[in-house]
Amino acid sequence: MRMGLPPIDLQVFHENGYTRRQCRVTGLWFWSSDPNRDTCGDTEEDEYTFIGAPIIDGFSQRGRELKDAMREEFIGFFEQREHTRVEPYPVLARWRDDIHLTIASIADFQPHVTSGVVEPPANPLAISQPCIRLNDIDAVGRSGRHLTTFEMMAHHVFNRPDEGKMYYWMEECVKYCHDMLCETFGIDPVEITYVENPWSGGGNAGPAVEVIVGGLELATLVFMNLEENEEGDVEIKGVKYSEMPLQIIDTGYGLERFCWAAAGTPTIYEAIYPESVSWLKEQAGFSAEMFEMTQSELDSVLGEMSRLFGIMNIEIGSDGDRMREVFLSRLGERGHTIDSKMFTAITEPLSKIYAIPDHMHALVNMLGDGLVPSNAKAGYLARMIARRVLRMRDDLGLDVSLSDLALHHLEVNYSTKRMKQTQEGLVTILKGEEDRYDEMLRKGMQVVKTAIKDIPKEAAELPDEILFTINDSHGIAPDLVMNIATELGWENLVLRTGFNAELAERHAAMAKAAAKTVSAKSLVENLPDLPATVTLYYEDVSLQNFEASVLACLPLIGEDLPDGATHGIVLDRTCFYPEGGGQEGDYGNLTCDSASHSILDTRKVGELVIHLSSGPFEVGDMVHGKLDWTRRRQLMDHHTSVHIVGGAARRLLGPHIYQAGANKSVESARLDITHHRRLTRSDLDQIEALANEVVQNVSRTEKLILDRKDADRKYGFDLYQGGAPKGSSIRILRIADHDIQACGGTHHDEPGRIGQIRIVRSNAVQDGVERLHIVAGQAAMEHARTQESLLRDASEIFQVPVEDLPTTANRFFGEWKEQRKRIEALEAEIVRLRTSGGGNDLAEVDGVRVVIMEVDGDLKQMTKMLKELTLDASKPTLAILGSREGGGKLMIATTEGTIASERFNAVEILRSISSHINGGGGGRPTFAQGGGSNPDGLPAALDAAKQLIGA
RNA sequence: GGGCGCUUAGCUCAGCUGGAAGAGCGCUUGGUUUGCAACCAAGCGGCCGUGGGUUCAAAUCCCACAGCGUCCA
Repeated sequence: MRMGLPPIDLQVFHENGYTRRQCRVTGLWFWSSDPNRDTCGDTEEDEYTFIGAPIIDGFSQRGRELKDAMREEFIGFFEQREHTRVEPYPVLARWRDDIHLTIASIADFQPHVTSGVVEPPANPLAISQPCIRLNDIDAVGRSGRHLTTFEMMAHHVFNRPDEGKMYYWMEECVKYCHDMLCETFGIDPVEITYVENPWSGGGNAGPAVEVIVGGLELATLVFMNLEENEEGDVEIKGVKYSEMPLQIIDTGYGLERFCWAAAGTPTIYEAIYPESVSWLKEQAGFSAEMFEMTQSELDSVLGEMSRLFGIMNIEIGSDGDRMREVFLSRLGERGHTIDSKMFTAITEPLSKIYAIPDHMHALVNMLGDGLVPSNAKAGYLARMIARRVLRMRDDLGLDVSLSDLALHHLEVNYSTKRMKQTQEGLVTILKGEEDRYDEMLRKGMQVVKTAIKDIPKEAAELPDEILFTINDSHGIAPDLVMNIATELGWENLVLRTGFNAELAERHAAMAKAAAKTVSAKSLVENLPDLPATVTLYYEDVSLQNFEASVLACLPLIGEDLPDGATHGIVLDRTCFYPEGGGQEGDYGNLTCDSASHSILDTRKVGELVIHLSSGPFEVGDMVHGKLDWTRRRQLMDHHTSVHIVGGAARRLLGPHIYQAGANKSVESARLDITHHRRLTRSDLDQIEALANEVVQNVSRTEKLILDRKDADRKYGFDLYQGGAPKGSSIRILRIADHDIQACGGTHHDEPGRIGQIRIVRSNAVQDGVERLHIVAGQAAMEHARTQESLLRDASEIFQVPVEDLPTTANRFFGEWKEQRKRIEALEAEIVRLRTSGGGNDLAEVDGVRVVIMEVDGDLKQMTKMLKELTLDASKPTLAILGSREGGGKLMIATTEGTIASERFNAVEILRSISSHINGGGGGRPTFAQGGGSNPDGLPAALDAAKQLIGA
């Protein structure tokens, strides 16, 4: 057993005069050629040395041009050394289902290349991969170096020593890095430290070297050669690892950091987004005069701040107040006396000016790849970024729209070459986002107003619950609530210190509680090791009968089974399609000499197809299988239709249309597509029309099996609409140029066999995702029949022809409303007549008019009668009404504010008499009502009332 | 995938410790005014999202569904 990893000791270090030592601050071991260096370079004591003094020579460009030049220099270096250039992948990691965004260059090759299943596109390779990471989004703009989106330049190697494929390892890797830094970029070797810092994550681990120059980490070189293994002989951080057959070099060089080191600007943002920063400063009126300084004074302060930023490790949740104090005192030591207020006045707007271009870059990256903003999943991340930008824009008081910002960004900072979305589409989507943001603010104002209306105006704090609820339910952040409340007149309100941190903690706790995963239940126990089932359904999709031998028969377990299914049958070959890719499993039956059983569903476990049978077979039985062809054919109709409809939607609505899910059953099919607004019936009609054109005009579908890396290269990642497939070869369905997708389902060879496609309706499954309900073939016919029968039934009820149904229904509804109104008016008239009469029901007790009578009507009518009787203050009245409706009702009221209400309590009277009708009730002292279940007791109840009050 | 919230007049929303459906804007009519804006008075306009349940009684409480919003994975 080895504890940890051995020291890294390379020829390249010795040749260049480097020696190994331990960092005084972090305790990490590092290599340096500077005899005086006793820190590793990335500590609280190491300032940035390149601010105002670039350590990379020869790059006078800024912004996009600087990035382009830097990227070319990097990739060119490796191209000259036998590396193949690989074009970057999208920032939306659609080939993976575990992450939404591409967070590193190695993510491009996970999981299939890194697990060894799929060959890399080239080996060794060099790439500059745009990445998005939102973990440190709060630090962006504040720290001077954090970005949400950046390019990770990298050279990757996938070695297979056991197969004799060893390209290069640590020695060569570090040498490449060192040569590039010193020769190509002209960095003084004394400035470079190589820090040994083992890496682990995601079940893998290995030695790693951090490359630090001028206080800035420029690159990390990871040598991934270990995988988690309980039997392993290497232990890192309490986890055991063993060496793995595939040994990967995973490097990461921060393109933007290289640019910054070459520019020497106060922050990274000025190096890569210079025009945007100055444009935004101008728009926001940010200038030295604001702070009563000269420009050079301000520049000097900002430069000093930047150098300090390098050692101020600004992370989420750090104590802002303490940080600020330390910061100000250090500034003071360097001759810049600034008070806390001035510091805030400078850094607050500046941090927003810096963050906006970064956020816009991330947003354009995401939307450019065809992402549609949403309230869930990856789309939510785009919305969150858009809203942060809008908020910062409002705080800065900028008079520009979100799409203005985007257009500026595209023009100045972006290379639109790689954009899949059109500029027009981008603008439309961003306008929609801004409208939605405005609406949220408008609603939020109302919500805040309602929530705090009972809080005293002089209150200093709001209850936590109010702030939590408003944030979580309405999207208004606590500090924005404070702004709104202050505007509304609650001027003493302040946000409790640390509240935002508590909010984040609360969310983290909630996420943790929700993180319990549901493990998939197995279908059978102890599945023996059998050869993969030979699948007959691809070769001939219309094959309905086959002969096979039984390899296994196992009792079925678990809950998710069809009624009557008892055994799982494994055959050597089958034409039964197992449930997968949204297509349901096949039904049918299996027969042998001694038995015949129904197959009630078909599923897949690993490489084995399991037939869910209504009874057992003997292992070794030769069986005849027969498919329920009507069902299969309908499933094929629906599955092929889904591809056709998806293609039609993409052609009509735009490149952002992506399949977010699909289901194909016998009755109908569902297709979820990403789109930024609700679809109208007219949209659906157009898609339906185009889909049916395809059905008629495309004579044959094309089915290909391609190697994964060829498929990726030839068709791109739009192939994986149905989710990321496993394995190295990929089955592809191509319907002319209309739709090309990776798909493991069964499809018609001739689209014409479908007959017709109808899009029945659509609904929103989440914001930004629309669900289309599709019927095709026979199901379309049946759907039409059902609809017609509904219409016939309805027209029979109204006794009108089907064509007249809408007008007739409209007329009936109108008349119903009119008549209801008339009834109400007539009831009111009856009330007037009943109550203005009097006679036997009238009595007088102590100067109070007493009315006791039995009436017809429900509580509503009785209420009106009581109103008539007791409203007139000049005639103090006690009214007791009873009705036999609904088990008996009683209502009692007195004229408010008169001797009637002083003398009598309606509730008490009600309580004492309601027993006669077996009931209860309640209300106010001047207005009580109740009911019971014995209408025949009503006269007795009224008599009891007369007795009680002495009438 | 999980949490929370909303759905009431044409529009924006109150009402939701169960007990007579409300406000503002808009609309109609009348008044005031040279006219407009404004103002005054009266009036019209509600399956209180749908379907169940609890209760003597539900806009109000409970459950399901639908539509919408929002926070977090």
